[in-house]
Amino acid sequence: MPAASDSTREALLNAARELAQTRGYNAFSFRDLSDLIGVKTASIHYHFPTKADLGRELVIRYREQLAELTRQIDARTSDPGERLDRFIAILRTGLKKGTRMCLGGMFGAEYSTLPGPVQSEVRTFFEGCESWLVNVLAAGRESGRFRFEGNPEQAAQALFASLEGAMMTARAFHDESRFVTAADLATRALSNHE
Amino acid sequence: MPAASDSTREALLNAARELAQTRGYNAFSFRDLSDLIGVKTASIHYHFPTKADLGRELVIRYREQLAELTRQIDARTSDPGERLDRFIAILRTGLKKGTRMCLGGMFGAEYSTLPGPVQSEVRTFFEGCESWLVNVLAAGRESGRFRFEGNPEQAAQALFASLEGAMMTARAFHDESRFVTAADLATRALSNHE
DNA sequence: GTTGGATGACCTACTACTAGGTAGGTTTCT
DNA sequence: AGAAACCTACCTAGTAGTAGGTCATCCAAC
Repeated sequence: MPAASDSTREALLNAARELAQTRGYNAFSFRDLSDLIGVKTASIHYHFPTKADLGRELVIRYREQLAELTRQIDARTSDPGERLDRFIAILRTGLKKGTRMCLGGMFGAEYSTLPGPVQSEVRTFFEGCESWLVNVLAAGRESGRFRFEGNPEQAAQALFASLEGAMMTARAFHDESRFVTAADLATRALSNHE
Repeated sequence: MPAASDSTREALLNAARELAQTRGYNAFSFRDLSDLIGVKTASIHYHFPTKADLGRELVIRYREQLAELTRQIDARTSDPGERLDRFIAILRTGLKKGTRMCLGGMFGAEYSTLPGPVQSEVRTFFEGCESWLVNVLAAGRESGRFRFEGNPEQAAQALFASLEGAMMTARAFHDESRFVTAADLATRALSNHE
């Protein structure tokens, strides 16, 4: 019921997510959250016993939000090309005009310094994205929309890595168009031209 | 004369580079270096007044080493396809079997928290890699070896982002083959099939 | 009167960085 | 040649500040 508490928890998660996407896990502190939300650092430990707990929930939420969005894509269209386009549009939105990175890409870079439970959620995030892309790519190849060599698993891994890399460079150069054109070229590279 | 000092400085740079490629700039400390090299943290400041100075030199060195290697590629072969293959092989070697990331990718993710002077070196690193790739791709399209839409600059940016992303995921999954197959697919996507 | 939520005060460990000193070698001056 | 001056490379011992985390306490709502 505690609408106040629930909203505090929610506010903490939202602020932490932004900090994590801009600065990374290692470069934001409970004090940062305290300043941002206006709650003492000791109180943060009430909602999240440890920073690892917070980090873990951050990734889980991020993953589930993206899963929900892909479900909406699946419901809206069955065309593989359009599905991929919409997926890319979602990632682009997350960049916030080149001011943020994907949480997965950020935590992927910080991977070796993350607490174990956070690491495994990060891997699950990647695997989830890739498995959705596997279906899209496999269906697209079947329908003649896509063309690529190797199995769909490898193509999905390569595609997702490309998109993550493009989000990273877009943020570093503060230039969203770097992501847009890279995603565009990746999509065309998969397309069947004949 | 300063054979001892020069080797200490060298040892610090090598250790710092490994730490930076595995843990990142924000996640290694002068104490880590102290423990690794066996010199007190205060003495590290003798060689590098601030951590930013160390970080800056790290990126400059990394960039110059890669520039030297691309020069060797250019001297050895003029075939665009082979040049790209060799470039990819250099990046693969740097992964150390999936235990390290590219320094550029790591610092790219940490970008917003890096000291200004380090940031600008990181950008220069990216621009250097991309401009070398621009030449390779442009020559390859000219010769009929490569085929891609848009200008070579965009293609080079997208390709390099793909490779960086693939290095990131390869490290997270401790699986070098993720990079190898992704690089392979990226190369094939650029190839002219007819 | 118990419980959910927040607090102040505190702790330990660590961060980059600095002040001042020193052993040993080289350079310079006489 | 010998003394004075200087330099390199490192040290001990410290600075102020920050990290995540603990604990007893408080207060309002049911």
